Amino acid sequence: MDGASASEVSRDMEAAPRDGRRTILDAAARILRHNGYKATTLRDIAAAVGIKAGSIYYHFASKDAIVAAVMNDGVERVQEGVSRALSGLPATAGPAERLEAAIAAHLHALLEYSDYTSAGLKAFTDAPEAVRTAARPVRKRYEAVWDGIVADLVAARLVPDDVPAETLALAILGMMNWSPEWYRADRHAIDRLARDFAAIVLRRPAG
Amino acid sequence: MDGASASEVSRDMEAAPRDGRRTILDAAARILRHNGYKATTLRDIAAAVGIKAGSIYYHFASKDAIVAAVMNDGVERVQEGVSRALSGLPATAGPAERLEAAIAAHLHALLEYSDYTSAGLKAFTDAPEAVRTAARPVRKRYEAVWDGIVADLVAARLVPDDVPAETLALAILGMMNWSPEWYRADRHAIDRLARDFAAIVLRRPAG
DNA sequence: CCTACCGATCGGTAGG
DNA sequence: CCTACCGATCGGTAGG
Repeated sequence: MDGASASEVSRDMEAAPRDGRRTILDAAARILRHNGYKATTLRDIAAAVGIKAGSIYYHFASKDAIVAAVMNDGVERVQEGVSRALSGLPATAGPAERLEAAIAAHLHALLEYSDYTSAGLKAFTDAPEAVRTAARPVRKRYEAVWDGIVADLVAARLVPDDVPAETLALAILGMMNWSPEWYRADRHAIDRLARDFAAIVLRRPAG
Repeated sequence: MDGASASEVSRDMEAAPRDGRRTILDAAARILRHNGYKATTLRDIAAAVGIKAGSIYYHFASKDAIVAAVMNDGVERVQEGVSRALSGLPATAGPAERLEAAIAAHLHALLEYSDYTSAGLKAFTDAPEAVRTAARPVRKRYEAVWDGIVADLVAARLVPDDVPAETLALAILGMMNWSPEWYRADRHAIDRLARDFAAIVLRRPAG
């Protein structure tokens, strides 16, 4: 009732008064991306942030809570990137252009922008079932974006009509999500890869 | 000089005089496939085989030696499966049929036959650099098989000619190697998937 | 192939 | 957010 305490004030005046949670998640994403679920320790994360391991629990309830948060943020970042790319397209853009733009956005998020995105991919398989379960709804929502893109392609007859739409979507996601295994920034241009992946899938309309 | 010892004889007469190394590798492959590198412990492997953890070192020098052996066996099994499928094709088979047969063989090895193959994929990313380095030559040799398949497709103009052969090969490997993430034996038919993946990549000749 | 064990490390907690 | 610590577990080794 007598105003802010000294510690609250000094916290406000720190050079980088960033959210402690976000700082921890940033470090966790970076380490998870490179080491995977099991090899990422709370001590690694704490050291990267400049605090002690036990202090992590001041911000998060468990390691798995951190991993789940990173994974969900990761998927949401790709999804935002893809949505932004799609809505930035001119109204005249057809399904083929939308496909290429979506692939480019996904690859940029996965290979460049976001530790969160690649951490999510890498840690997902190792993570305990509880973490995977927590992450599944967000993933499903993102996959629905691709189902929509592919459905438009099918309707416009821009893809082989004897391949089920579901298989098509999974094939596209496979090409993209496998790319961290071989992508080298000094040897590949992401926009070129996006164009190539789109070209592999697309057919010119038979009209 | 005085003949086989009792223990040698009794070993010969055991019900399953299998190579101890192979038994351990089989168990390791199965556990690695499900748990990945870090979460697979020597104690798990030993328990699955019915021996004690320390006894593993009677057969292998280290955990990493086991993992490296599983990974290399895995790649070699896919490669053998693909080679067998290709050489089983009639001489009249063209590059398109060879592609579909190779995809089918790869998917069968990855999704059905071999714990080794999927263990190799799953453990490769987590494994320490030393293990990855040891596994790389075998992988390169297998990728060369795909480079050959794709080169034949390019020469026969059965694939989009504005996509580099290297990208095409990586896209195909991506579709296939991502499939363990979504494949469900009760919902997908492997040969159908192989046909669909081939159809995505193939163009009818413009002749 | 076993017993017995080491040193290191981990996620997490108590009590400030 | 820290110190100090726990119980569990891990890869690996000594010496049979």
